[in-house]
Amino acid sequence: MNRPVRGSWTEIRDRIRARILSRDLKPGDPLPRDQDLATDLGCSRVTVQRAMRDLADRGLVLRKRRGGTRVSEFPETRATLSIPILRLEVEARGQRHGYRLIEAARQDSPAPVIAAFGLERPEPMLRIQALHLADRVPYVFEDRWVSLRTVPEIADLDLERVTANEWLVLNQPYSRGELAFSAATATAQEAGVMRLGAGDAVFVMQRTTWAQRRPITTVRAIAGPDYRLQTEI
Amino acid sequence: MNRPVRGSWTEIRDRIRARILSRDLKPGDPLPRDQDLATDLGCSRVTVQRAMRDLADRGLVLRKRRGGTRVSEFPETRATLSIPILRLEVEARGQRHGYRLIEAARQDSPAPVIAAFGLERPEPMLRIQALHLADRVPYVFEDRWVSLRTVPEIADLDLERVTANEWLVLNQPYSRGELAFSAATATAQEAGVMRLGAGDAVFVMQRTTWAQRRPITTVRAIAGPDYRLQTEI
DNA sequence: AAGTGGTCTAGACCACCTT
DNA sequence: AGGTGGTCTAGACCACTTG
Repeated sequence: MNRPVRGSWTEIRDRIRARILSRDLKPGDPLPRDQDLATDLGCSRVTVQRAMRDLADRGLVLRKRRGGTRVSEFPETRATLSIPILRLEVEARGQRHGYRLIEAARQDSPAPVIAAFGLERPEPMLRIQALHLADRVPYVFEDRWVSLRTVPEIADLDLERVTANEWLVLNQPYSRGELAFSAATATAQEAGVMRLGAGDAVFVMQRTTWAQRRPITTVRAIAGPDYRLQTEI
Repeated sequence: MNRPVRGSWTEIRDRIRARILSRDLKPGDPLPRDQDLATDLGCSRVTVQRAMRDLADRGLVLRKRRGGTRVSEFPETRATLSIPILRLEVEARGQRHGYRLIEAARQDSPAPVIAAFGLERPEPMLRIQALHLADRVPYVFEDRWVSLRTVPEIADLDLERVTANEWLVLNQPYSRGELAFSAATATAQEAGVMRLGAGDAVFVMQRTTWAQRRPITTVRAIAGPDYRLQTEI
């Protein structure tokens, strides 16, 4: 058990959080100035500041320069999702990761891809369809488009041996990305590849990344109805 | 444009990040000690520490007490999801939020609820089924169980006027919660309430919260195939 | 205009982990 | 055992925002 040391910023944070959770301090209530808290709690102001920043990061309090600190009116839930590389995710569960390239072909970006990237006209891209397996069972099917302008090296890659995702993560850092989750009905191809029934629901993870303004890749990854994206809050 | 001030921790962070993203520093590479970086960059060690903590929080570098700082081998994507109260989410889009209570009834927790909470035996609970609307269109259907042992006050609430979620958020803080997203096929009831076709895919958000060890609420919220949970990365 | 949070510095000590 | 990151203190100045 890590007992917080007296005067440590985690101890200060936990004390203040306890007062909020116990409703000793109610939503909207102002908190004392950092300096006063520091004096009362017998620590330096920087330590209070450190504790407060943590609480503010979690959305529990609202801080404004002149307005002071207040308990959030509507504490919104913030969850941090860690999205590991699929291979590592599968291996972490003690299963064997498999990867099967289904298709890789040059093709100009169609309308949905143009829209996802916010492009003005079609660009030459590499379309990669691949299946990830966990212990030989279909796990995630990905339909990916990679810009050949931004990442020409992808064309020379042996995509049977290296997954596009891992190569991109290590070799083409992105400056900005969008991530969206939704549900959909499996298309005929998706159902076939994933060995699902026609019309089964699939979990959709759509991810698009850019290097500055230039498109890198957009991928629609499909997991079956058993898939759960989980986190603690 | 907020130009980082010379010597500020954000400037230090951005410089180091740039070296990582440009692959001047490659995955696995060690970084200089904080003290050396501070001397080189002309700032104090605390400032380097502040920048490094930010990079470590984002998973870009790995820090170990004796082992120093290294660029992450597999920079995993971390996304922060903000899950606001549904009413605020709808209103933020300029739509009118509606709420319709479908059913509220006392009932001992059935097996799936016992499992979700990790209970040993059934507990008396209040089951609440309700529909959220955005501009009169079904938006999210929630099927909620609230523990009457932990939150007896919920029984006296006028659930036609106050949504269970908002009341709980403000009046029953949780100490721990689990959040999971998945896809499923709409049940007959869900399809009926949400005005979906039978067999349509729905986006499932399952959330369970505890106060210390005591169960508060578990809710299965259903959104239609148009719903997208989005975030920037 | 003034008060509050945000940050920086320098020095010190602590805690943890690797060698 | 020793070196690295983690944190604390005190004082100072800055930047934002509200009255």
